[in-house]
Amino acid sequence: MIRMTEPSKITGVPDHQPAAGGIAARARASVGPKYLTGLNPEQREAVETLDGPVLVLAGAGTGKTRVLTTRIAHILSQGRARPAEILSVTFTNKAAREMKHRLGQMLGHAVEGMPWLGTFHSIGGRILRFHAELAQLKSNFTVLDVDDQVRLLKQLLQAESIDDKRWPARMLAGLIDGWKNRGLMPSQVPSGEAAMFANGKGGKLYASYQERLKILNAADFGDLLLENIRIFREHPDILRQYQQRFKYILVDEYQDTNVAQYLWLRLLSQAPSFTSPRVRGEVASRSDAGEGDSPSAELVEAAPHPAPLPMKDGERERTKNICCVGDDDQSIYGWRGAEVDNILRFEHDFPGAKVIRLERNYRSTGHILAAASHLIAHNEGRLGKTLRTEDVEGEKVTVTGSWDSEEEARGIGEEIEQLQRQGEKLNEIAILVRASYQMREFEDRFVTLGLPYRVIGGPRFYERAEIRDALAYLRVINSPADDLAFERIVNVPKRGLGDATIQLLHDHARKRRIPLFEAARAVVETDELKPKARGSLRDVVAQFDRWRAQREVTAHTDLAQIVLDESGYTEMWQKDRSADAAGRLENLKELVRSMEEFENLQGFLEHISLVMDREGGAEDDAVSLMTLHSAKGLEFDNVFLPGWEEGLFPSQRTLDEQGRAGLEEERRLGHVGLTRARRRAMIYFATNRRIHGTWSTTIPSRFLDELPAANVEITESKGGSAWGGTGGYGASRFDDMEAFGSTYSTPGWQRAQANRNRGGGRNGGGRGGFEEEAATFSSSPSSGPDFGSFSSRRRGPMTIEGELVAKSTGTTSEFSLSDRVFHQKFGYGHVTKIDGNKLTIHFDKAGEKKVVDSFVQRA
DNA sequence: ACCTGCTAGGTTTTT
DNA sequence: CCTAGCAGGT
Repeated sequence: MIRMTEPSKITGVPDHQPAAGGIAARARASVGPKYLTGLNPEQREAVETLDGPVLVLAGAGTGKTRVLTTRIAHILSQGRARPAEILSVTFTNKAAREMKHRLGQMLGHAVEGMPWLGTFHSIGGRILRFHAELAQLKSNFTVLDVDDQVRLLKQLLQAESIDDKRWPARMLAGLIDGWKNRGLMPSQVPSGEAAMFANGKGGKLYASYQERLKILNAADFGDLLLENIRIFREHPDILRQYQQRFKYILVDEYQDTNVAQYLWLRLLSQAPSFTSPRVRGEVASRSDAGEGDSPSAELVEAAPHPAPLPMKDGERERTKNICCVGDDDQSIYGWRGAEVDNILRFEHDFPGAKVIRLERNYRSTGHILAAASHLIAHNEGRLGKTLRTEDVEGEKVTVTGSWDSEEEARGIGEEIEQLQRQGEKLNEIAILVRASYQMREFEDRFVTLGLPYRVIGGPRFYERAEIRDALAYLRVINSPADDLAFERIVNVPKRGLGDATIQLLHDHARKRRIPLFEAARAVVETDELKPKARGSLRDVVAQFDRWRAQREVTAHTDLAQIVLDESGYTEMWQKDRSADAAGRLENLKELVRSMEEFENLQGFLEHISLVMDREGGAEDDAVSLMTLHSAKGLEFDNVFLPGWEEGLFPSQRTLDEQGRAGLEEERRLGHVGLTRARRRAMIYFATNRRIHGTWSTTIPSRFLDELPAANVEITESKGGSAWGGTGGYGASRFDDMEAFGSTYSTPGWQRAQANRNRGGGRNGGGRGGFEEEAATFSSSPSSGPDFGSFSSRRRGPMTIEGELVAKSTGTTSEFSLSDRVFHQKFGYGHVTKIDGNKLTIHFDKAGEKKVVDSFVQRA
């Protein structure tokens, strides 16, 4: 269990001054403690500026993690704070682990004493457990994941007899999550929004959901922070306690923080003498100054105002030492509540802040960096950084057009094999896609090629059904009031306890206001159930009672094994003949094994939902396949970026929903993608892509137009000179592109360029060429022209997608069955099937192919 | 309790 | 087009 009082047993707290520490020594020259050596001047400044608020704008590959960890080392070795007095927050467990690891290398065992290094949620959860009673919880509360959340909401919707077809529980879960991300308690939700769901019942449902959570002794992810905020506000003494404790605050990925996280940080980072009233003042001024629709505005309006704490005379204002590290150009989570604004307004929010830019990139070659920088320069609303490298220019970024997505996958597959032949490690190759459905084509291709690959992302370990079932058993043992867990496993494995039984239990539980488990205990004493169900349920209750008794005398790992075996859960999967049963059993073993790291069941359960993440078998050499989002923070020698087409990337939906802000976020996504590459970045676009089953002709992404010509090379899908092609599809593919009429071939580019300069009437002309560097910098420092054409597009009746669809599928094909046709690549053939503009043609030589009608002519 | 057929919807994801 | 989730039947 975690103690409230901070342990002073921390080993290796360096209260000695390092050899060359001290201001004088630092001022003298670049001599210093050895952990400072090797830092560049900006990094060093970021490490050594300990007093006051600091914002470190750390571009991609500029040594952000190093700065954070070195800064902690510096604070410790300067004797400024003890490990337990440093609050260091990250977003992901992975990042937290990485920091712990690097700190461990730097400091040795001292890291064990960094109890406040973790994710926002794990730290928030930790604080909440200390003060659980103030949130009407017990300290062993359960953290619900999305699945539990949705099931709970479903029950609420049913109780309110709301049609969960029209108003899905998932949607409500999303709304509530959004409100919590913005720091809004049920009473603070703007009435307009609260009314949005289920004809005005949204707000009420949120409130009753919160009530239910308390009864279940449960909190969802959002509560871990929101309840902290509430406790801090309502109990200034508690807040002060934490403010005093945390001498230094470090925040990673600040650009990803949402409003709740911002408020949380803001509260904690105030000097102890200024407690919540001051914070609210700051927040209020922030929204006053800003736009009325600033998310924090309502919050201030609706926030309950406890009596301000009078400031004691003589208490001097202490500078708060908060250091936020982030990169506005890598903010890609706006859609889930991240407020880029937080980082953009840092200097305003933390007056007197020192802003340090890390612009020396140690990752990518010159061409890659130039391409990425030039692309991101099209964004307005950025703090502005210019990444530079001392690395070689390297290879240019390549842009390759393919006929369709299948060919794109084939081309990339061949390219990868080529790289492999050159001795590249597959582990150093990644394919970064915009949407996960793009992955499938690559998987198919790699399976046929026998190319090892791994998919990063996807369902987490603890989200797997078998893991959640196993956890549910343990949860019921740990917390008999955990109805959600009980309901989940009461009939898993099958025990003949169907809907009727569950309904009866629910009725009982509600009537007597007791948990389901207790209701079950009571019900088996009556004859309300059929003998079979009754006996079955009695066994379940008896089993849990036995397990709970055993808990006192059995190691938690053994107990888990016993539970899984005695419940018949293991057996259930052993008897299952489906293909993944073996894997599930393996996962269960892994779960039990992972419990060893924790002291007891309680400790395990506290952490499981927060810190358990899947670890891939990174040991094998394999190509990595993932979304651009999950690639953030990773790097590879070779990066493939397929699918750079309008509609897909930038995503049409984002554009429709978020407009200009959405476009900018998409562009940042592109920037993130490019900057993942150390030595080779290879962009692809396909001319045809199947969207929802129908083939559409696509146009290259506008982001391609925004790449600097000098750093980009247009290649063919295969056999470009750089890699000494082996022939094959390359040449003919290029022919297809020519047939299309305007492609990335140089003539096409020139044509499009000419069009565009003339005022570019038709949308098709948007398929331009690369910008010339000079032109961009002089004429449009912040992408004026691009937005001009973009907005005029949006003003018009047609979206990009819409127009294209209309153009290509709107009219029925002018071809009829068995027409004789000619195709540039495949030669002569006849039409065997017509599907809108998509023809299936049996070619004399090439066999059956699917082709878009505009690519063939009557023969 | 399981299976089958239908319909709706179809970015990104951590905790 | 494809698939996940649900209602309804057996």
